[in-house]
Amino acid sequence: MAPGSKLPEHRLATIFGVSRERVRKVLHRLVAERRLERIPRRGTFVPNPSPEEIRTVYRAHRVFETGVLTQLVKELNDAMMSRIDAHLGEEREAASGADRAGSVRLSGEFHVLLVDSLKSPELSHFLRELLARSSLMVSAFEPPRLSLCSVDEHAAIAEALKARNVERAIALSNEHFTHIEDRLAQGIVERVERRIEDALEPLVPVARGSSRKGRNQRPDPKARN
Amino acid sequence: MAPGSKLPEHRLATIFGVSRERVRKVLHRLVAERRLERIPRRGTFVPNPSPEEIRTVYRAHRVFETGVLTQLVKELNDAMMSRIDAHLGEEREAASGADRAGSVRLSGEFHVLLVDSLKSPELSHFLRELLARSSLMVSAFEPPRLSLCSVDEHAAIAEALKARNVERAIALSNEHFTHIEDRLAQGIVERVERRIEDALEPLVPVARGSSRKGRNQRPDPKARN
DNA sequence: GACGGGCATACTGTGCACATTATCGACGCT
DNA sequence: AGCGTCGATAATGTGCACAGTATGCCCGTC
Repeated sequence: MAPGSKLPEHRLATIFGVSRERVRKVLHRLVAERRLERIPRRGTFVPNPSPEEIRTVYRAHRVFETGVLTQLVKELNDAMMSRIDAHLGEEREAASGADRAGSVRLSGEFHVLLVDSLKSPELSHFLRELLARSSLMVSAFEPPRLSLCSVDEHAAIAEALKARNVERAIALSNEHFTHIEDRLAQGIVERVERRIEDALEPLVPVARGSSRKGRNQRPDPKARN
Repeated sequence: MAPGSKLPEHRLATIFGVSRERVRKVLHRLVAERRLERIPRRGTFVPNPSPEEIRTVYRAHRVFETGVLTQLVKELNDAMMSRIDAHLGEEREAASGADRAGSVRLSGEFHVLLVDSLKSPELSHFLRELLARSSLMVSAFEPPRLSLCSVDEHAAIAEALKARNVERAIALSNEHFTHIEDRLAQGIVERVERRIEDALEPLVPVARGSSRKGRNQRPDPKARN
């Protein structure tokens, strides 16, 4: 689903074979979780993350995991450590098997595993919402090249944790999220470049495109769903 | 509103003079924010926080603010510091004026001020949800005595921040939330004692009370708003 | 007297229909 | 020919009514 595309309630209802009210409720929930955007009297749209939003989301990731790691080194035990090691094994396996979807999923679940071990449903819930947003950004803007290469970074964080080195764990975690953020930023500029290229392809001036009202419009009306 | 009391949609609709659907939507939003609890086919209830939930909520506060403070010392500037000082002034004024409601509000907004200065809507939103839950717990279980006495603790955290002493700021913050948590725990035992007292008042054995299914029932059917 | 089953009641869940409003194409004017 | 305005259309917002279900009371039975 392309960012910016509209999600008409009635169309979704007919597609999924459920009533419009049901669709409506789900849409409202997703909006409450910040996974969709809603403009009154206009409809719901899949968000088109701005570079600024990407910055704030990954900033949230960094700040949040800083707190998690600080607390985690205080109460890390062998059981948690072995769970983390097992997870890293799964991640490596998925990465070596070129299982991109599973790799992305496991990559997020690494951080879920960390926060879950703190046994606070509130913290876990927040990370899951944050992860849902950042995952959407990744799927929208991540360059198609396979190299996620975050398993090693996860392993490094785990090593620092095992060594009870808080500062290093935090530093590695912050770098880790910054890496992802930078890749997304790069993906955005590449996408913009492709867009400009496509726009110049038919040698039509950008007049029609620039005459639009400007903000948050759907870039391609026929790309919905 | 007493914890555990039921909130019938139709009754709220007639009370507020709006349609039931409107009430329904608000109730669903509050449930999504974890400010109300909802049992399918049963209704929505104001949550009756268990000691365990209080523990996890304040644990979340501690972990979260640990991350916030760690990041904050890196980018604290004079403007933020003066805002914090101004806020502490307001807190002191409200505390000295015996403005309990304003004092509680300002006490929460201190932490909001800290996280807001990080300029991440995601972090700010999470803290507000967390604060809504903990505030509910405070209003439900805080002993009636006036001494909130958290202004000094806030000031101490601010001092540690100003001195760029991360460890001390984190330690003070953790102690601060632990203090509140402990007061709530104490409030709960006092409430339980009062309940037992009330139950013993009419010299009726606790048979009926103990025969209930156990968890999360409304303690007083006629106390619903 | 206590326990279990049946019935009345109230509440929630859901689909439906109407009102409201934004969008977009066309027409007429300048 | 460009621009503003108007009308048709489609989608959203909302109230309403019916269906399904849990609850509490009451009665019968052991």
